[in-house]
Amino acid sequence: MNDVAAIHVFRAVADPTRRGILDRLADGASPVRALVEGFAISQPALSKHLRILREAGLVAVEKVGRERHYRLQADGLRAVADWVRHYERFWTDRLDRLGDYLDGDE
Amino acid sequence: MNDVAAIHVFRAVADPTRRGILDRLADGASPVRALVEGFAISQPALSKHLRILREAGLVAVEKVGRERHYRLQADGLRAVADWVRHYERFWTDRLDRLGDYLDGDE
DNA sequence: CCCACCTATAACCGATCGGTTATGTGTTGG
DNA sequence: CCAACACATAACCGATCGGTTATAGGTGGG
Repeated sequence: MNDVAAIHVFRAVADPTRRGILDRLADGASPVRALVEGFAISQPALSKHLRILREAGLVAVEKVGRERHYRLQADGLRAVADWVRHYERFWTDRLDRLGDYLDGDE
Repeated sequence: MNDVAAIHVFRAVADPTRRGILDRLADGASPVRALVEGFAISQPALSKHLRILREAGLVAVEKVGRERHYRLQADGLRAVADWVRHYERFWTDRLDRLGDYLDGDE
């Protein structure tokens, strides 16, 4: 749907804090208040990261009372998965050639 | 071996020009002179991108006469592939649920 | 030998990044 | 009703990014 988001996905996951946020959300949705505990940054800084992740289509928000519950939208990472898959042959090929001499793979 | 490089890999692939360079090198090694043709940037700009890709361990250089031949070192992308694989279950699970309880492990 | 070629680096520039503090906006409990 | 809470946004700051032009350094051909 939002194809423009895919353009921003690579930039979104380039930051280690944002990857940490995604990792945290992989365990389940969370309000901002709980999220900010896990990172040594201020709440506004976290909110800016969340905005970037939102605009990249990697997270979704749901208003619950006065909280905003963020949850992972991992299918936005398909753009990354599809991209990197093109290069997978470069190390699986090498593994195959190695397999000519050694019978086991990794 | 170079584990520090993995830290920089995500940032290296965040730039569309650098992903273009990797894509170009997937077709085979190339001197800088030939590479610069494919991009609407100056030669020094390209050299700076190549330095970043080098430091991320994604390309390797070989001196051939007065040229420097760059080739892809795609196994550096394993860090990205491994990272994104953790999230793959989020969309494969959803696909599985359409069928039955086919349980995929890691 | 030396000049032209190939590439890297230096120096600089505007834009963007990731952080801060201050403030605005909406919501809920007492 | 209103004060405190939860979060987003604004305004600002130094650092880094991605680009440029200028130049240095190494190599090979005439």
